Amino acid sequence: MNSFQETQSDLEVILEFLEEYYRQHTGGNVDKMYCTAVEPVDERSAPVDKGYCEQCWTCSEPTNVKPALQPLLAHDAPPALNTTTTLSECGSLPNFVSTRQPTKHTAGSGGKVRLFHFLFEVLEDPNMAHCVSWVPAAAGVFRFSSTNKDKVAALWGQRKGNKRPMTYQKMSRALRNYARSGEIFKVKKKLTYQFSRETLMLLQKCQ
DNA sequence: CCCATTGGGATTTTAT
DNA sequence: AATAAAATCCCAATGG
Repeated sequence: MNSFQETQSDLEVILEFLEEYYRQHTGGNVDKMYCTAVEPVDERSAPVDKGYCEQCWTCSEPTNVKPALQPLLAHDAPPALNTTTTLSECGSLPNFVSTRQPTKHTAGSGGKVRLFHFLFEVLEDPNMAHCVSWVPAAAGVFRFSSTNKDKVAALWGQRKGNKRPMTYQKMSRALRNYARSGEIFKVKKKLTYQFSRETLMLLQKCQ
């Protein structure tokens, strides 16, 4: 019933192995290996439903259709926390505006923010490290804190202006939805997920 | 068995 | 007003 899932499991196992290996032997930054290793994972979504989501990004350039194939991920430091710029800003960047009109704000703060934008924001915030944080030596992989995961969720619900409080369970459902469109994948490890390369690059571009 | 996590169908909200 | 996409709600399944 799960032919591709098994494939993914295998990949995950390999990934975990590599993670351990490099952690022990180098303890350094070897993320590029990961990117290569992880690449085949998007087999599940790459064949068909790729490409339509490209321009849905608020901050992506319209003409820039296929920047991929870049051997190195434009990202070498997973625990990047030196950012001072707010992600929500990218919605109103002057140069990136294309067919889309990001100038629409529902509320005074932020306005239209997607869940993974928000997550990235939180991940970049050192003060939130006790809730979610990047897992070292793995590109785009992040893990929720078992005890504080609901705080992130609550914050998300608050940001959206939800009436009822958001919970981790519900938020994680949204995260699972992202797997369908290939924005974020679940990693076979407790409370950990991974941004796809494309998503990561896009997010970093607008931070 | 209990509890925390994960999966997914159904429904609602939001944006175009 | 209609449609599609994104997010939310809820409950079942899984695993430690």
